[in-house]
Amino acid sequence: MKSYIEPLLRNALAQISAPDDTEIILERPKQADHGDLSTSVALGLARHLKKAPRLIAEELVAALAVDKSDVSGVEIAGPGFINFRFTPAFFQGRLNAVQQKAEEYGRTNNEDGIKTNVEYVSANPTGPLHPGHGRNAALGDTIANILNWVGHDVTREYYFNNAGNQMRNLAKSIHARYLELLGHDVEFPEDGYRGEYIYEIARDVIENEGEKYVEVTDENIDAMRGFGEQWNFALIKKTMEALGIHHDTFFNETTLYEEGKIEQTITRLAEVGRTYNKDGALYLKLEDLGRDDRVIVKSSGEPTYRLPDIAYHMEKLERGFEKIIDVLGADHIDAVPDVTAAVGMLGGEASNIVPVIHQMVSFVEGGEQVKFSKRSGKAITLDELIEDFGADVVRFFFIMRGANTHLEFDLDLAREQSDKNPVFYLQYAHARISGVLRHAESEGIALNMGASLEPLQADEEITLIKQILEFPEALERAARDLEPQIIAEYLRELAVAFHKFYHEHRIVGANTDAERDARLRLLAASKTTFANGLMVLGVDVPERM
RNA sequence: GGUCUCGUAGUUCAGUUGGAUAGAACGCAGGUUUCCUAAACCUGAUGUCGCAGGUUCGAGUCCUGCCGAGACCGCCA
Repeated sequence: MKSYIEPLLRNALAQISAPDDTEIILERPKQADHGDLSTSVALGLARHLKKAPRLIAEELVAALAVDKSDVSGVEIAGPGFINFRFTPAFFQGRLNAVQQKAEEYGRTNNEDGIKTNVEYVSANPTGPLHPGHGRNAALGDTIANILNWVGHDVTREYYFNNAGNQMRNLAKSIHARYLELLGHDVEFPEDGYRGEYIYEIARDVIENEGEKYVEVTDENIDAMRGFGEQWNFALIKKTMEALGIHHDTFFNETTLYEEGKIEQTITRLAEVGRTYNKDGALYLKLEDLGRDDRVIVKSSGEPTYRLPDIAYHMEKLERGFEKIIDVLGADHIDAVPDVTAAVGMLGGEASNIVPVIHQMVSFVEGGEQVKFSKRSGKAITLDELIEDFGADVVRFFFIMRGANTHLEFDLDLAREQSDKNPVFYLQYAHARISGVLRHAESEGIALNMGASLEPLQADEEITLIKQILEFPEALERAARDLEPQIIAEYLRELAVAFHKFYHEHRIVGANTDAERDARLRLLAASKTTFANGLMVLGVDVPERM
């Protein structure tokens, strides 16, 4: 609809000598009796043209070259809105195009070929993924899907560090449990990982390697680090697999050291005069940007996490990515400006780095908040969440709210009322359609793609078609805002439109064959749209429920 | 003390780069099926859009201040 009206409007604007860069905002009015599409351009131009908005609207409408067979009405309303109404024939024609595209329907190529890197999950292999990682995983993967659908060439990346303090801690913890299981008297590290899984890793080591690591030496502890990394990564990948998540690249922070990128970053930052030494540590100068200077190399000689972060982002730019998306929890919010600032200092295009910050998830059970902590030991893992609710529910719950709001995940609600779950509502619509199509087939009625769509005239039918036609726009909006929730909301509206149509109209038992065949085609187009939308969200597309 | 995010119905949340009479789900009260999937549909009640100013033809949306909730602010990541 928008793509149809916009050029016409642009043309009309030129005729009444409005500025070329006039912004055209077209939107679907909230009120149905305001038409199918509405624009407020006349209101916006009022000041510039020094004319009453209604007068401008009248001139615009007069200059508008609309085809009567497509547009049934153009009205000026209120303070100067222009409302458009389309004919059923227009919608029917558009529906034809949907069906030709089939499983490609919704894909656009406005941003074709943009090389984009989406980094998400990126948990260090210190333990199983916890539920909080779930939001990051679901958001990142869905954003990657959305960008792919609008034409980006997407690489899904997982960044990890298997050499830092956290991993040293893990190694010590495993070693302590290892000794404990072998009957030695040991003191558990104070800030060690107390989860049950540490015992499992230690048991594995005993089973496979025996007692050869009992001595407390750096080598033995280091060996534990390796076992832990392997064990944890196997588990993490299994969890992501369960959510349907696959990364293209696992990027180990260590390679930045091995390839000299860390040294290079230090050197180059020094060259542009952005570092200084103080108390034996190397600082990054940020004060002129209104931020505190930060240590990037400790007096011990070890870099802080900010340095590899900077090097890593430079490295991504060097790999040729035009857009770099980091999906991060709100706890990382403070580091982002430092990293982008440093990238800018090094001549990188900082504006190509787009952080998607999501707020934390709180879990509620029995009306009480449940706190998850890897160290407390009493932690529910993401795996358990998936087992309890299924991957579809977990994925959907994590993306059905805006990324930037605090998400409350009610465990009781998700568990007890799973049949009222919003994701089932969408899946049910698809399953219902599949059921009807199966029924039609069993009655010997084939879907006739050549059938005329003209019988589709009822309100419920037109509303459903309109909703189907908005899918590409929903994807574009979701891509622009990097907000999966827009797709979830879109599909919910599509489901409402479908269920209302279904409730009001018989398909197989329609009054005439022409009506029946047209509705079957509408059904097929609905099915395509649901299937494609659910695929974008990464949830199952069930043929029956 | 500083930075960031959020505050919309009883609850959880939408609200499309500022637009017309602020929506949905859950919950609550009632109704719809001899008929293609009732995991559905329909009807009803519910609002100081945190508070106060400002910007303008117009503000839930933008700006400022205040209040409240959360995250961060380390030579941890």
